[in-house]
Amino acid sequence: MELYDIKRIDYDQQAKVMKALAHPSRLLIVHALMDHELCVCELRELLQHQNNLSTVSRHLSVLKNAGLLVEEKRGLYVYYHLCCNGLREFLVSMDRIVGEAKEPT
Amino acid sequence: MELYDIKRIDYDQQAKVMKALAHPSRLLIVHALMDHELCVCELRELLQHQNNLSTVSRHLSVLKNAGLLVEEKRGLYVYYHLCCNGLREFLVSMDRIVGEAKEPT
DNA sequence: TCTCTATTTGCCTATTTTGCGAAATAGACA
DNA sequence: TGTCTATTTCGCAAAATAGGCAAATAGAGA
Repeated sequence: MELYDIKRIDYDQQAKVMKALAHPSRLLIVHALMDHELCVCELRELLQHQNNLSTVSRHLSVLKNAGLLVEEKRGLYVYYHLCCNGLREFLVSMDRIVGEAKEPT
Repeated sequence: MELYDIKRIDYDQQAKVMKALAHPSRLLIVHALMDHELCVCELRELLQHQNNLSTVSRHLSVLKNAGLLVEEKRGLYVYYHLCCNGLREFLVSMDRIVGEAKEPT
């Protein structure tokens, strides 16, 4: 197994992306977008208790600024979808390890 | 492609793990630990500019509390290593998507 | 043009996170 | 036992983040 070159990685950039994902509502949003694009008001409905519109909008802009989402305005609505293919695979991998991560002793 | 069941996931738990990873120093730490365990003072040396010992120790406890690291005291030193196998694969997947995530327009 | 709807932004407050120095702890070894 | 070393915790101040209301914006459609 080759050594992992920790020097080559831009940890500030990576932290920005992780930070964008480090919130329950934003995690729900990206998971919902794994299947198909959704507009802001549809996403709002999914966020049952945290569904203040300005808050939802702000979460979306955090994800967009991290480069994870792309927006597209059509008619009255703004639709969001995941930015890239690798992201879907990444989310699946995240779901797996969060299950494995054990509580500390 | 089957639908992704967004209801089954514990987003609070997942956010906790993502939050633990959402810091440049902590990302460097977990990447360094992909190869082999390291003790606190070795990790400190890797964190060139953010190498205050109490800060490093705090970062380690954040990662440990998220269930990502395991500590083991041997002799004078405390050694840390990654908690689970899936984590390594997850980190590789993360490295890939962070590269792909595009800057917003 | 005006109006109506969907979405974003500004502003404020409350909470959390960060980083550091100093003090505390834990345990190895004489 | 006492001392020395590695590491963690405490307490604080600065910075970042979150959530909500109200106001602003953008653009569709009459």
